[in-house]
Amino acid sequence: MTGPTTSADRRGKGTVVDAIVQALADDIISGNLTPGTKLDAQTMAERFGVSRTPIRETFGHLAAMGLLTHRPNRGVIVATVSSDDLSDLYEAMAELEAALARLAALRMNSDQRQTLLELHQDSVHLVRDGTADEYARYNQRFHALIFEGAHSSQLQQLAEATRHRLSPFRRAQFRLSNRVSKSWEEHDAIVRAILAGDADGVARLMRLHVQTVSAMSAEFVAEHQQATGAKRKANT
Amino acid sequence: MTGPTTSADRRGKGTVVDAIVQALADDIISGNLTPGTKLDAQTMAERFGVSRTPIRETFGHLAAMGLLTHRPNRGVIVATVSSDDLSDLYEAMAELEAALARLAALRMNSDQRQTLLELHQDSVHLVRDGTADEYARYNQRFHALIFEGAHSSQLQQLAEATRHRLSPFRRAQFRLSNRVSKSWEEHDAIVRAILAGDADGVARLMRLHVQTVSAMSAEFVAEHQQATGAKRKANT
DNA sequence: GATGATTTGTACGTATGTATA
DNA sequence: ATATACATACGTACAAATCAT
Repeated sequence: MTGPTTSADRRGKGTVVDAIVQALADDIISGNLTPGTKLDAQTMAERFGVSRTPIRETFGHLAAMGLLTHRPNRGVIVATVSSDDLSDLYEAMAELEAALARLAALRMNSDQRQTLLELHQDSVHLVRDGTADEYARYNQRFHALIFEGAHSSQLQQLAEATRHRLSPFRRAQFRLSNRVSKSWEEHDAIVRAILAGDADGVARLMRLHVQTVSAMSAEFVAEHQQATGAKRKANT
Repeated sequence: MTGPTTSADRRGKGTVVDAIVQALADDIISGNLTPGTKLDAQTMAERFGVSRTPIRETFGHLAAMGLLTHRPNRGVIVATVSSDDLSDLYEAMAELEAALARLAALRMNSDQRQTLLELHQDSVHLVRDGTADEYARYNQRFHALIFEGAHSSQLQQLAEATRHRLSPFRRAQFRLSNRVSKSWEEHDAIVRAILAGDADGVARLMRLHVQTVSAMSAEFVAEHQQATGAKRKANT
């Protein structure tokens, strides 16, 4: 009996592939899977109790997200992000966010300005009393509001994709010394510029803000280099 | 025997999926497949002499590239680019090119500046004597040189991907009235600003340049709507 | 290097869900 | 509202490429 009935309980929910994409993305982003590790479909299939077909599809999605690198006929490996790649990605992020902030200064409606201001002001207590996670959540919303305020969905999509790729590296920066209070001050200047409609000013401020994050990330990665293992030149 | 002989000639190259992705992307970009056309895996499988599995994967890649739209349980269709989407894409293009031009003004080395200047000056005769195709080729190289001069590979990749998506719409704009001479003048100002190292100035000029192209494209598309659009009823 | 083992890539079948007649 | 047709999602089978010996 080739019973394709598949023992997998069909949990009336979303697809198996999506669930595995999430799980593997988490593993990679959390650093649980170090860059360069080879993933083979067979093992993953067993680990998740499915066949190789959905695993292959999963690999495709993750490769499209830049988390895996696909080598024809040779399987996939966890993508290696060199420190050059990293600063390059941050530079793209800085320019994208600067462009979005500029547009936001020109286009945000009054509701959006109000919401941004409230979010930012309400967060002031996090600087002293909040956890790194709480601040990270506020930070996420802050940038998301600006993205939306730009009313430029293509640019927004590019920025979100880039932000997503960087998330593993941005993760822990708020644990650094007094990064939180500096970050909040930078946000403060950005909010003021947006409310004042100062398009060029806010672009400059946002670019600097992201560059600062980039430097913090690089510092953090350098400190934790032995853990990530990407210290060697690797390929390219 | 169900003849798994796989008639497909294995052209010692990469994977079948990659080849089909290329082929279909070309068909879509060249306008050979009109937006809204439904593609079903079965037919494509027959057309390319493969089974549905690689076709499925191909659809996934093309959807990720924005060339196909995936409607849950209703198959995929060639992505329809509404005129809103179009101006959105152009806006993203404008911001990306502006950012790259800004960086190019700051970072181009003297060889690159020299090459850009020569290309641009040598092209002056195309304004009066060249064909639209010749000018388009020069135009392509002009922008490519600026991309390279920015030394920012991630941003460059994003810009190239966006440029690629827009290519079907940018295609014929140089046939419009005196678009060529206006375009050349805009390029001229851009070259001067880059050579002068005027980062903010060139960003502004480039943004305006792409916005102009956007307006031309919209005009052209509006004029030719009957040709690209409803000529074939297709299946909807 | 050749050869067998491992693993990727592709073919194809079928159960289940979703839309449409 | 029911039936039919179709798309999706996943399984298994086998061919071809890579790798380890």
